[in-house]
Amino acid sequence: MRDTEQSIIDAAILIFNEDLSAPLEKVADQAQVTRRTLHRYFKDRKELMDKCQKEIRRACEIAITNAYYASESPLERLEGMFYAGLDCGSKNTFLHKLHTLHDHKHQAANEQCSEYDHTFELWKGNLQVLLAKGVIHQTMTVDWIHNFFQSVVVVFINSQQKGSIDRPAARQLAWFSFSKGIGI
Amino acid sequence: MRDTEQSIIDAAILIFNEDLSAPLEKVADQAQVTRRTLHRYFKDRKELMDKCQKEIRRACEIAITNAYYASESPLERLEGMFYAGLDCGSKNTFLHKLHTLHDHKHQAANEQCSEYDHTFELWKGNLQVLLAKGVIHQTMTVDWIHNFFQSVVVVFINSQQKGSIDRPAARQLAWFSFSKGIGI
DNA sequence: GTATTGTGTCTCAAATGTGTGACATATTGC
DNA sequence: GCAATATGTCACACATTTGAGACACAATAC
Repeated sequence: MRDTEQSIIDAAILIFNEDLSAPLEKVADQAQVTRRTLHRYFKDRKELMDKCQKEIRRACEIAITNAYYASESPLERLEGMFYAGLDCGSKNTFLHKLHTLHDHKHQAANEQCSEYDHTFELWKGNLQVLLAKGVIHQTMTVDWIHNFFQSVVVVFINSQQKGSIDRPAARQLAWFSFSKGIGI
Repeated sequence: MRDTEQSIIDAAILIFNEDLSAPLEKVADQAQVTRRTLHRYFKDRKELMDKCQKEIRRACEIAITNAYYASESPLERLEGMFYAGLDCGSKNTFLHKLHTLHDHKHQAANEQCSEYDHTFELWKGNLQVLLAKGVIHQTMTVDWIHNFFQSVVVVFINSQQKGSIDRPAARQLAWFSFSKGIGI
């Protein structure tokens, strides 16, 4: 009986990712609970949002960290972390989206922002290593690559939602597009 | 005095692209206009939305068509049309987003959908030619490439919003990531 | 079984968003 | 300057969303 909270968070991530101001009823529907129940777990919209961000960061950070330590070669690391990011799916892209809104002022002072930065520290660090080594095309910047990565995740998610390509094939395609797209 | 309507549409595209259910007040603010004025030009939210879609399709279709007829070589066409898409910016990605929402059922019967399909007919047709010729990597599908294209546009827009890379450089980067990413 | 806990239903008040009328003010074309 | 037009301000009714209380019912633990 007790993963209601989690299922609401998952639903919220799915819904908010597409429609930031969607009514909470939509989230409740997606989670197959009443709005009343949703409010029992989350005081208000803001609290739900915050819990979503926490959950996202938790999941992404674990996935990325595991992938990082699974290998010592920067290039293998890149691939592993890339797949980890894919597997985080909309969690990944939603977090990124929140921090790229046109009126969002990204600042290290803000706790949410600094935690966001921390989540992708290993990933960006590894990118820098590869850039320095010349493995990645020299015109690339870490920011560009990071945005590009997030975008490829979106493409992957879309392909899975439509169901036109099966998961392993889509993963391969995604890695192809990403790795070639940054000049590897 | 008379591009208020246009500026409201532009603002709406920007805002709705990030937040589909954003209150109209946000749109008005972005357009530097009162909500009252917004309502003088647009009966209600739906009418504004429809006008946005019309404007988007108009702009994208002109850009894509011009680019198509600017060359006879499929590969040159691809590059020209790619840049045209970049220049349409968020117009492009917003339209695409509306037709990839998880609860959106894409159907040719729907007028909006068929107009959407029409907008990218030349673009997708040209992709097919390149696929058939073997210029594009054979594991790619037209759908994947199209989604991938839209994603790269998002990356481009983000880079411009942050202002970290100047426009020509970003265009070049975008083309690099896109063309290599589909195996050219 | 009974007690406990989680959820649904119904209800309601407050807050927020929407659309419009009336009128004042600003801007434009002549 | 004057007339016409566009926009802003204020006020309002109405709709939707939000958050919570009261209580019933179902599931679970013991």
